[in-house]
Amino acid sequence: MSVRRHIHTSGIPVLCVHCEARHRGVCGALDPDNLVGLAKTCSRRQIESGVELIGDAQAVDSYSNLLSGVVKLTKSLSDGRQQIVGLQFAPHFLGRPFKVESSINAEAVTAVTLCSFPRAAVERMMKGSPEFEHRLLKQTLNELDEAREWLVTLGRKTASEKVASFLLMIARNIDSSVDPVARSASFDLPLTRAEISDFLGITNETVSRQLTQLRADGVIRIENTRHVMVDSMSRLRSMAMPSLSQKTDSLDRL
Amino acid sequence: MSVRRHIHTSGIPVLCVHCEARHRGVCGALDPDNLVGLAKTCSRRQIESGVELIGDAQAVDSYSNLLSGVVKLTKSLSDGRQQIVGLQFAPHFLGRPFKVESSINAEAVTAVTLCSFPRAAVERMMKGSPEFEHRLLKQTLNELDEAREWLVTLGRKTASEKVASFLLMIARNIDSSVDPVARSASFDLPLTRAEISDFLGITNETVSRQLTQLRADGVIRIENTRHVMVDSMSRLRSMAMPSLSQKTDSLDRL
DNA sequence: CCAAAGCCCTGATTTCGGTCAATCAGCAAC
DNA sequence: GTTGCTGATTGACCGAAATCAGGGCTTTGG
Repeated sequence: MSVRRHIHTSGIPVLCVHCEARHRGVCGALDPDNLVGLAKTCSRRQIESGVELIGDAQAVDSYSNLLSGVVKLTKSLSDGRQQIVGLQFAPHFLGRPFKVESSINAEAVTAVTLCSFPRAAVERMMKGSPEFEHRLLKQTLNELDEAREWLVTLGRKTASEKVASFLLMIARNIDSSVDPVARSASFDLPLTRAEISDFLGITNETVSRQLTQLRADGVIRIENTRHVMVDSMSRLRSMAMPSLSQKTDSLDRL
Repeated sequence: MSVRRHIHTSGIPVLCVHCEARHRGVCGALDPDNLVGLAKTCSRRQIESGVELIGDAQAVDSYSNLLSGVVKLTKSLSDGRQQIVGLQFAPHFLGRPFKVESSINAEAVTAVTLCSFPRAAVERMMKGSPEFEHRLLKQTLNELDEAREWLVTLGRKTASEKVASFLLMIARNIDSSVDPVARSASFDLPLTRAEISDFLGITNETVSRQLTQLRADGVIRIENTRHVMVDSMSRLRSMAMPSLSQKTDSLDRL
């Protein structure tokens, strides 16, 4: 149908022409033919904050590109304790290849736009296009690096260092001024205090206290509990206690 | 030379014939031709406990298959705090593709056998053999799953749960009786108390206390500080507080 | 309007695990 | 033998963060 016929830009489906996933995501690996094939099976969806993406019927059997918004991945213990094991920002490829059942839950923490594909279509694409799998490998290696960075944070940092590290990570990912060595930054927190605490392995009370402390120290200002303005990125960085190695790391992430 | 000529087993280099990496590791992805090509460039090395693998000159520019022994990956903060972010058992492919500088250190924690390749040879192999990259993707996804499992442990478990979880993980990986639902197990700890504490984000004193507690409870016995006999795997499992999801997970790991 | 529910902040108290310190066993060097 | 070193264990004490509790603000819905 229309997806296939509207070919003006050297054979790229209209849906994909301005899509971030084609520029910075996995779809960049695909040539126009593959893109057309995949685009035929895709469906764009708007999802509101708080909706489960994996584990409910709709998405368990599909892969998606995250086109906008933020998704959290969580794991839970049987007694209710919860840990956020990943935060994903656009454009990110969602879904766990080669595994039927995942012990991980995914939930939209902001309004989210997805471009979803049937499981089978993506797996065919992976078989057919080495470059596609190559991108996936790169993304997975980056996720692994990030997870290991958080292992250090969870295992060896104090509460205040954890909160500072968290703010830096958010700033890196959703501040409008993308400069990694900026002097100041400003962004909306995608997570509630309780979610931040589940990310950092502390309680929401402790998160609250540490944010208050940072405000008292003049490092940040907060408006409407969600909007954070970092007045001194350098002080925030020093509070996050970055290792020397971490410093080099943050520069070539992304 | 000899590697190329000694072809008796349908073209497989002698070095590789009985190699675990060909059976359960990434080399299984290679056909005889590729295997011969790679084997020409490889060098087997014995490395003793305590030796740095990455960061010193010898290995920074190479990839390796871990054929025997255990390797720890660590990250450090500038003030000396350290966190183990990965433990790798044979047969595992070591090395971080697509990145010149890694902020991670690797060190042999037991005697180790490596089969090392020049960086360029492996990267050529990755380009040429999609199946090779596929295996690498699978391994990386498994590592990511494990890292996320440890995020839960570090962020949300108590000291005793951490130690119990650690023992279970070690048992899974190096117990002779590979049965995942065994009633008992027995193995040598590859890590010192201090290293275990760096793995779990606690102090070595706490590790020691938790181990004595487990001994007092009759869950384990310890000989020579390194050899652990788990008398009741079920009690150990319940002390690790596995989530329901974790249980399904441990079964299809590997 | 008021009520109820979330989310956030703050204070008081408790506790788990960290810190500091002593002791001991094993082992290598002299 | 002694000395010294490293790793493990145990105890006494302390402190950072958890727990418990109260109260404020906003939103939703009667």
